[in-house]
Amino acid sequence: MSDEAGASTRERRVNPNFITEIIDEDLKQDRYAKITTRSPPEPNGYLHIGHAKSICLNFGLALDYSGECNLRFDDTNPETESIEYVEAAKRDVQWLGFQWARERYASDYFGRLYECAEQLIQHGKAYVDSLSDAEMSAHRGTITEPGKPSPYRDRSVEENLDLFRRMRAGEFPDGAHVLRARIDLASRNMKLRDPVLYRIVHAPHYHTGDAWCIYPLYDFAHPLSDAIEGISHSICTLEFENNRAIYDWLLEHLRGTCGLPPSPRPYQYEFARLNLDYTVLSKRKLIKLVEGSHVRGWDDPRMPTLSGLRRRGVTPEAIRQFCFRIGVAKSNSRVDVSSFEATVRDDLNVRAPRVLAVLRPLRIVLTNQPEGTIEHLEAPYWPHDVPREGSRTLPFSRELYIEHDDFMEQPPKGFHRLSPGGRVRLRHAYVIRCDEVVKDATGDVVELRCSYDPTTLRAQPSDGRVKGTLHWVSAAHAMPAEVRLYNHLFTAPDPEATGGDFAAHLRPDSLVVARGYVEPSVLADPADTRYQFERLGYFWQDPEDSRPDHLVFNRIITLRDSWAKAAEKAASTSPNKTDRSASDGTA
RNA sequence: UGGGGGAUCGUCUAGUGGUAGGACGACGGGCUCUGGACCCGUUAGCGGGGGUUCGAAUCCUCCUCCCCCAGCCA
Repeated sequence: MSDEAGASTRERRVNPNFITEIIDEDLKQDRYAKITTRSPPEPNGYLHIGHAKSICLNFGLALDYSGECNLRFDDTNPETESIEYVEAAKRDVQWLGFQWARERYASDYFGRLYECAEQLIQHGKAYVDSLSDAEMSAHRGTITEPGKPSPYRDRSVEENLDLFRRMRAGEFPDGAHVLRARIDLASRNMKLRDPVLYRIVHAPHYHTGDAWCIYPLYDFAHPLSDAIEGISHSICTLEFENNRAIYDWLLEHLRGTCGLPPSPRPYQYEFARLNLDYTVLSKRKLIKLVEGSHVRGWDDPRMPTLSGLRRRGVTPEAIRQFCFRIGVAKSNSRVDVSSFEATVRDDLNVRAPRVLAVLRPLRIVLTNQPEGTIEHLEAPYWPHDVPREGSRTLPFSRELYIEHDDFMEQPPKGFHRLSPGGRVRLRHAYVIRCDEVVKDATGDVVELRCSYDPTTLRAQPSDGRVKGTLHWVSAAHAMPAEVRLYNHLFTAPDPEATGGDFAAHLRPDSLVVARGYVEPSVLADPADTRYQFERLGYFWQDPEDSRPDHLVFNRIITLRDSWAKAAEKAASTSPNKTDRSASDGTA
């Protein structure tokens, strides 16, 4: 296998895409000695699965090309940012499995950035404007009309310098003046109509304290920080495409000055951010979910945040694999949630031992099992197709619980489970027959009286095969557990599309709490073990709330359920067949 | 209306003048002490019209549709 200067063709972290093509070419042309990227974004919210796409890209590229990725926070807005978000982001990046070369903050460079600003003023490339917010907006023009120059646009270098220094010294209130680049008020690119570089904000910064009362804007800080750090490929999302013109303008005017290397200079590239079905991925909306108490916090397992997914039980490997699968391109896209779920299942299938748990218990009594007898049945943790070893024993006794849904008095065609007079296999145990249905005063089924066939352990009954296999637990031995069943947070695939309040699409039953039972063997396992509860899905103990004397399990993801799907389809198609033909006729 | 981007199976994504491929989904079948997993098969796409070429998703041209831009947010 030839391997040239580019990434190894084996075990890439990042699927080849338009950015890797650029890197391949840059390396081939010797434009950079090594590639250097940076991540993540502004510390004004928790990182989510969309950020994971960017993190996997930036860190993955560094790994694939033997380069480096810096952890850099563009912390230029002290009013919305906080150390809490910084710490959460660091935790999340590490959890995802990445190591940064350097930890950096735009605020590390405030001194240098200020120097750059003065440099621009000296060269007549920036000026202090004293228009109000509204006036400046009015002067900016529209997409079809050019902007008008501010009356302050032609202040002398001396006056600009004086004003700017006094801005820094704290002589003016918020909003009194700003520093703007002098570029082109008639530019077809609105971003180039003399963008604001610095504003006055009398607010302490979590990192620099009270040292500054003027703060650079992202457009100013971002390219210069990249240059200072020697970033080669500065990757961001599509909405910054127009901002690239400022990025280039600043670097072309400042490279080689104020300690910025003359070359090589960084370049910005933009890719499409991730959109995922049945959730929202914007910090503003995620904050609304938290502040509106629609969820229990940033780490609520229904949240698409990395802390939420972590608490839910999704592994970092699954998230990385998902980011690898979806790829990187420039067209706006929306990924099927089924794609994410399939990745999570693939990951868990080979790492989760199988155990038995019952979510909605229905008591069954084995009438031919003497009271007080307990059998210990050997049960492997892994199915035949997962090549791993290990087993535990299951206590088997006269009184058991099975899943309420696994019994029907009048079963539909194709129902392989239990019904009156019917037989079924108990997983890792015996075949039983339902002899009698016990109901309460309201007619609800409360107990089944069954008999078991002692000849059927690891064997089919002599008089024919039994099709269904049910999960079960021993009533006297099972551990009670609170089981939290999560569903999509929203009922609409794109909650933001319909306009109006996205919260109107919140799914009322996105969390359902069940009181069930888990086989006792789980108490001997590490608390962070991820299980498959057979026939139900993948689960693990909630890392915050679960205790040995009060087990709390989170459902990470259901199993695929082709029976439920078929049943749902049968229910929705057959009854309105007549309605449908009738309406066809009248239409 | 100006500028900047983008359009390939239902969804995401390869393809860079030479048989449109993969993943997810859907559908059908096999296997199974999980209606899981796995295996096999099927379905299904180049936004539209012209042109260049032996040959076009790819090059040219006209058009259509979608996204972004008028924060002292990022």
